[in-house]
Amino acid sequence: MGSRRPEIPDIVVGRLPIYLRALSRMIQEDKEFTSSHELAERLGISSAQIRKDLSHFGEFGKQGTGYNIAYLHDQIRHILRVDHEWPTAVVGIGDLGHAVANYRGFQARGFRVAALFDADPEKIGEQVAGLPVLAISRLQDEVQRQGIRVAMIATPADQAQVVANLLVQVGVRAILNYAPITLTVPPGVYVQYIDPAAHLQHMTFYLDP
Amino acid sequence: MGSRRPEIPDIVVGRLPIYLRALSRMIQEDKEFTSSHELAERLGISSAQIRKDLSHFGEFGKQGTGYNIAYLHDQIRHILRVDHEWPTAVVGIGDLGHAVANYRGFQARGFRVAALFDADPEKIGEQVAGLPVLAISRLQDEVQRQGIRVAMIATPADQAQVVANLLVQVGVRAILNYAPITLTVPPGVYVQYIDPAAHLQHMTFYLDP
DNA sequence: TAGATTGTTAATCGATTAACAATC
DNA sequence: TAGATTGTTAATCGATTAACAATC
Repeated sequence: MGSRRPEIPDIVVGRLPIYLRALSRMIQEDKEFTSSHELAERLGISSAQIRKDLSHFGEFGKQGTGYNIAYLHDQIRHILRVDHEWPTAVVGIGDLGHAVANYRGFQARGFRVAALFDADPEKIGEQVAGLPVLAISRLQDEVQRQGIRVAMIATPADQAQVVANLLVQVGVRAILNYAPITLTVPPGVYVQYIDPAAHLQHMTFYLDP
Repeated sequence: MGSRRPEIPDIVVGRLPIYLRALSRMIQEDKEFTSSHELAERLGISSAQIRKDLSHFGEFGKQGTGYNIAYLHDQIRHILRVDHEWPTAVVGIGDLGHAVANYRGFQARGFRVAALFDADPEKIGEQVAGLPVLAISRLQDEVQRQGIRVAMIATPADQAQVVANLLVQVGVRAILNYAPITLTVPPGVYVQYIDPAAHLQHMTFYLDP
């Protein structure tokens, strides 16, 4: 992945949101300090890996006492660019798109659902999560008006690629794809996948039939 | 991960569902044969990796012609144990649980939502996706009655661990966790995570602020 | 046969871990 | 000070890739 900051392994970047999640939880628990060992135990990984990962970005701890949770939390939020809110578009407002638009988990973690689009004329104008569903023809206007650079695709699989092309064309650079298909995008555009059935299949491999 | 079939790297197992997904798509497209090169191009990985991954499980191709799509599809379905249907439980029937229960993507890939549970007395008896929401007190009965070994957790984060404990106790061995918290489970129990906000944060790292 | 593609080996590359000096 | 924990180095481990003989 990635051409910016090429010196940081992508796999390390992928763990930062997990660290952030654990730190948020510790803040909720009113804890003030933690250590790589405590984090490691909670996350089921090694303390050495946590220290090594963080060392790519700076020195955030103190020998003997560990990490100030609020401080490390702030630093990682900044590193991940989620110390300000990203307006995001959702394309495809079927059952899944509804759920994505209404999902409570985005707000506290740096994202706001800011525009909804669907190809079905029947759905245009419907209110979902407090927003009107717009026609795809409004995509360019609205994405540019709001400066949207992050989008989620919740269309059927056979429309996901054309939607992705459209999004890229109007300036979107990060796509979270809920459709069960691998997307092709130009360099400088990032794609991540949500595929619950794939995760389930990964686990059934280990179960007795 | 995993104690059964320890000789297969878990990262390889994790790619099989992706291969399966691509093969399903090719079947829909009425293609009959494919090659490691074609698959690689579609999936954005190397053809050597695909051949190496498959070689852990057997020989599925023919020199010169590649892979019979339907055959390879069947073989991987068998390897992943999704050549029969797994009844699954969903715990936590809020907005997210509703969406999970109604998700269309499970059926064709080896899973059937077979039981719904919630702790809120208000929700008990409500029909969701054609199933009644049951009280947590019914969990043991119902999971055992149906032989459920796969479950999805869609509760708030602070209840996910106790729900996981309960599920493990009644025989569940694979848990797909939608709550943004890392779960601790005994050996022989498998957990995968769905965290859309984490994926978005992974990508915003690469975007200009 | 000639061309294509597999399965596999060996080399390369990269990630994880263990260990420890530094230091709070 | 004594104990604890960091950040970092070097060693280990494992995954990916390149190359090719085998063969359809």
